[in-house]
This record gives sequence, structure tokens and C-alpha cells, in this order.
Amino acid sequence: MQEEKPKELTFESAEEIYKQFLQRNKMFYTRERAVILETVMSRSDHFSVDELLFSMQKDKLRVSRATLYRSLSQLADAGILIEADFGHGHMHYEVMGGEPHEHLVCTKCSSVIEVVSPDFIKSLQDLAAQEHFQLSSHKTQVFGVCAGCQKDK
Amino acid sequence: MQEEKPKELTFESAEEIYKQFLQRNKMFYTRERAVILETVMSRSDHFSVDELLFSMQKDKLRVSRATLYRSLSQLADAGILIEADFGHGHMHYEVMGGEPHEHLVCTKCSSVIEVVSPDFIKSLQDLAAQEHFQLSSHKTQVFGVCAGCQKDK
DNA sequence: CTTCTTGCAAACCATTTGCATCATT
DNA sequence: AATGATGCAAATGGTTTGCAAGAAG
Repeated sequence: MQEEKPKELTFESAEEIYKQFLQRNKMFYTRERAVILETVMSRSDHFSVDELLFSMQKDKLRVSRATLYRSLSQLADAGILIEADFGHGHMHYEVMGGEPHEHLVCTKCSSVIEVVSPDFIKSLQDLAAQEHFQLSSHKTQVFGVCAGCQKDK
Repeated sequence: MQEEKPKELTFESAEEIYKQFLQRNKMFYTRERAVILETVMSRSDHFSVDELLFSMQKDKLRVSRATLYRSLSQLADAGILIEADFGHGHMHYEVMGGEPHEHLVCTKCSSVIEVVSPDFIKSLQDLAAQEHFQLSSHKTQVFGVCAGCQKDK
């Protein structure tokens, strides 16, 4: 019994999931979609569309902004990415998998603190279960003021 | 000992808070701001800017959309309103006070379920305390799929 | 009278979309 | 071939802002 680790999503497994998702929806696995998937899977942070686009341009990988928007949204539907709205005026994405965690978003300095808290997740699940509400995988954001910003009053 | 009820915010108390807030920031308590405060305090739901604007127009209360945006944002700063982003493409507001509750937001049908859960709030507070993070008053939104939408697969 | 506000219209900005061209099956 | 995807530029839609005219202190 050693399977308690959350399944890390590799490029290969994600590619398989994506291909099946596309097939199921009668869509093609194009060059652009492959490049985007690869780039996305190489990141371990939260990124915005613009950050991703710039980093791809730096690597001479050319995709249009429109295609990037379209693909990221699909990848979220396919369960490979998580969309997170930190209230910064644009979406952020992160690769699904890894330790379940929460985002503490500072409304003053905009920083995002990741917290792993099984207790909190348990109570969140209990809350959802009570209402027969099917949680979207850790999309919960907690807003407030971080320790640093409390000092600089 | 009968003071366990959360303080309900009346128009009068809110007006006092607002006036002090304005004074502190060298701003005026104008006719428009009074009308907006009054309208806002008469609501017990979550409302969008447009909903508020339309309901005011129906009552022959004329304020520009710009002023409404400016005032609602102030009222949130003053602690009279809470801004809630349900991911519907526009902000929602609700009057501060009343039972602390959470919002379960259905990502399929866009409905918002209010849940009062002291256990959850306790664990949220614990989480914040651990990180010396000062919670913004119940601004946490929980996303998922509501019971109804799980049936209509 | 000085300072702050309002309303209007224009600006903003992230995201979406129509369409002609091109790629995948 | 037939269907779906891409890139571009234009559209969308909520929110913000510059500014001239009007209220509050």
C-alpha cells in the first residue's frame, strides 16, 4: 500500500487525456495544441495567458493569442489545467495534480500564498457533501491581507 | 447574555460609517451617495451594478453608471458592502453583516447557494491564522456543480 | 471661493468571435 | 474531400477615466 501520493500529471499522461478529450469531441490534435500542451506541462506555477504567450515567443514558438485562449479553455475542460481567478483582472492557470492546496490571495499586494491544509480541505468537502455539491477541484480562493501588508499599514 | 446575534447593519448605522469614511478621506456626502446608500441598504440579496441601476431607474432615482461604480467601490472600502466575484463576468455586491455564510457557485447554471457553516468558517479562520493572513470578511467563493445540474448530465 | 463630484463619452483591456485560409483526418 | 483549426482584426462588455459643468463645505 504505497499509492497515497497524488498522481503527478506528466506530459505523456496529459497528452493521452487531451487526445481522448479531443476525439470524444470530434476535434483534431494539431501542431499548435501539442506545442501549447508541452509548454504548459513544463510549468509548475500559476501563469496568465500573457505570461505564457511571452514565454512561448521567447522560445520561438508561435501561436496566436486567440488559439492560446481557445486551447487553455479546452485544457481546463479536459481536466488538465485548473482555472484560477485571483481577482487580478485576468485568468490564471495551473497544471492539475500535485498536493491539493489553497490559494490565499492578498488584496493589497496581489501575492498568492499556497497553503496545503488537509483539515481545511476536509471541511470544504464536508460542506460540499452536505449540499450535494460537487466541488470543482480546488478552485476555492481565500481573500485577505497577507502578513507583510499588515505591517505597511 | 443575549448579544450573540451578528450586528445587523441598518441604514442609520451604515450612514454613520459612510459619513465618517468620507470625512476621513476629505470627501463629501452628496445627494447621489445618499440615494445610493439608501437603495443599497434596502436590498438583502446579491446584486450586480446593472440590477441596481435598473431598479433605481424604475424608482425614478437617477444616477449615472459611472457614479454607481464609484460609489459601490467606496462602500466596499468603507466596509458596508462586500464585493463578490461569482465568475459571472461582473461584480456582485451584498450588504455586510448578517450570519456569516459561504457562497457555493454552480459553474453550470450560475446559481449561488448560501450556506451557513460555523465549522467551515472555523477551519477557514484557522487556516488564515496559521499564515498570519487577515481574512477579508467572507469573500471566499466555492465553485462546483450544484445538485440539480448533476442530474441533467 | 475652493475643493470635490457628477455625467457624459471615450478609453481600456481581457476575452471572444467572424471569416478567409490552411491543416488534419 | 470533408470537417475542423488557425490567425487576424474587429467586436464585446464590464469597468475606468478625462474633462467640463455643477454641488458641497
